[in-house]
Amino acid sequence: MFALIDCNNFYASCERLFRPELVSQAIVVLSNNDGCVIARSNEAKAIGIPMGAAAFEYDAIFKKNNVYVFSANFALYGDMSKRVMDVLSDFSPDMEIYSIDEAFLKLKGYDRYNMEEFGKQIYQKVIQWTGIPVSVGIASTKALAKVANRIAKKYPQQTKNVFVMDTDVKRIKALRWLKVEDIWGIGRQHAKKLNSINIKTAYDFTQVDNAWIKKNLAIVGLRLKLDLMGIATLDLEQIREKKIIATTRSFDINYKEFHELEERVVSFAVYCAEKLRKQNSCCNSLLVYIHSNRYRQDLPQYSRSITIKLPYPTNSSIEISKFASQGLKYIFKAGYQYKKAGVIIMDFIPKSEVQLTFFENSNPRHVLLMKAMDKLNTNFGQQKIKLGSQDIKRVWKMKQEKLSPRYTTKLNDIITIHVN
DNA sequence: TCTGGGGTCCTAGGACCC
DNA sequence: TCTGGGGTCCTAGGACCC
Repeated sequence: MFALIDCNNFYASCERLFRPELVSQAIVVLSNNDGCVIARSNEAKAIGIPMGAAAFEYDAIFKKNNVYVFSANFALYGDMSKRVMDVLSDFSPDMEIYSIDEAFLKLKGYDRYNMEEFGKQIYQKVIQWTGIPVSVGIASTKALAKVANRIAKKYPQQTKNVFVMDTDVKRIKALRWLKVEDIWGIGRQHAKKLNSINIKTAYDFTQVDNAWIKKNLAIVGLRLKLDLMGIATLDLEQIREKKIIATTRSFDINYKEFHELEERVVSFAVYCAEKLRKQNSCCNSLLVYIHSNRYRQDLPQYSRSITIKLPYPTNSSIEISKFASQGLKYIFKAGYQYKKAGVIIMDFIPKSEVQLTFFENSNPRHVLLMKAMDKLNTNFGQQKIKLGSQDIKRVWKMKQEKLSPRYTTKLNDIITIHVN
């Protein structure tokens, strides 16, 4: 059996933790730059605020309904996530952290356990130790555990936040209930295709001909079908090193000048390089892209990317940002207003396996320099030491008008309790 | 005025090899 | 008139996830 534990409205629940007066209030959390809604409490969902809603378009609705609005506080969410995962790891030696708010547990050798009870223990311990409410779905495959979890979340009263799908009768009933577009792994395009051949429910999907699925949804779709039939084809994924590392941002204003964009791109490259050094790798290529504001159809649009093969593998901020800047020079076109840019690094090899090339190699002195930079930035705050081509005077800031304190990760932000 | 960010996997098709 | 066959590797683009 597999269990899927998913935190309920995770970011909204985190914001509530140290603000108990917000329990049962409508809460939304906004994306970077306070752009759009990325999390909603149940009360906010009930008002009809959709996922991804543009914040400025919903301002009036927020006000009218007394919705509490928060800027994304990833320091808080990341730390709370770690705590939840710590608790979950007690329940099985085989765990996959699937996302910031979800984990699969593999329950091998748990035959004698009462799964219903086991699920309730998980719920109980997580809420008691972290304050975060979760839903637990237990079934014979990962895809079915996802379905079970959805039922637990949808019917918290009846299920008491735990749903165990342990018979075929329950499986079929659940699949008949689940709309095809709500299946894990079926997105908008696939749902459209399936609807076009009159497939409406997850159960219908399990009846579709294998060849059709393979042709239209590829091998991934076929695995999914089998998993939903109770034939386990998806196993826990091991933690691996990342295959790409990206830093991309939308800007609060439109940039017109090359040097403005260059500063951003260099900084993005520096962030990427930092993350790369943390996983002890070097990269062999990078991609730079720029984009005008796609929502402003009244303005001329331009977007372009370039992939650069590096002459040698490196994880030096100086070198990576130099190549990123060269790439930008190549794709930049004057006369447009740029709203977004990004740097993505890829083709990693472990630092220890870097082969020297005949003609040009990463500057060996950078290794020590980067080590010193990383150490200083770790001890004295991120971005204390920057490259000269980065923004030195002005700390580039994104819009975060409703940021909550970093209750659990910053000493000054710890709550004060008054005891009478 | 204002619309997120960071990932994974798969496939088709082109370039190349002998 | 007429032009092979069997591969591998790489990349761009599309689909999905949270």
